[in-house]
Amino acid sequence: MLTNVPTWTTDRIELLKSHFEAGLTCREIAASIGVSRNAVIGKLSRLQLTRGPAPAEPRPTKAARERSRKSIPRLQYQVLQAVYENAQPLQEEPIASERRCSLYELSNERCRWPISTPGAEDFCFCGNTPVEGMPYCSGHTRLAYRPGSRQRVARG
DNA sequence: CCCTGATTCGC
DNA sequence: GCGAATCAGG
Repeated sequence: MLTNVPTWTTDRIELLKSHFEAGLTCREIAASIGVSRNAVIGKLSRLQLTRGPAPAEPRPTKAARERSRKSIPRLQYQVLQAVYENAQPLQEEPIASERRCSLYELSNERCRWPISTPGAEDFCFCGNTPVEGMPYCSGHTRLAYRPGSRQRVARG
């Protein structure tokens, strides 16, 4: 295959446009033209053909993202410090959920303890590794079965 | 995990 | 200009 044949011949661009306007997904368009999905998306992008307007705030560049990765915690830290300053030693219980996950990602290997409020934008699950035979990680297993912590929800 | 569209950046 | 890699969102 030496050809200088460009990927995007005029007729392919025709197909691209018509399929796009027909509402086909990029994967479907890609399949029918015989190129990768990314190729289709890339071309559409270059043609300024997108379905929705791009996100209001464009993503910072990869470089910028990595650069600015450091400074946010200060505010959060101050807020948290204020919150905890007057707090009682409730329990020794900040259960760390380092692998919070979405509903889609729940499995037998992820703690199913819900975090935040169902339906809320930040709703997710703990995601920690559960204890053997339990739906929850060790911390949330203890919490789940502690009398009074959740008005005996877990009773028979 | 599956998927989608969108963007970046080396080629 | 191209599109794989990556990101963001469901």
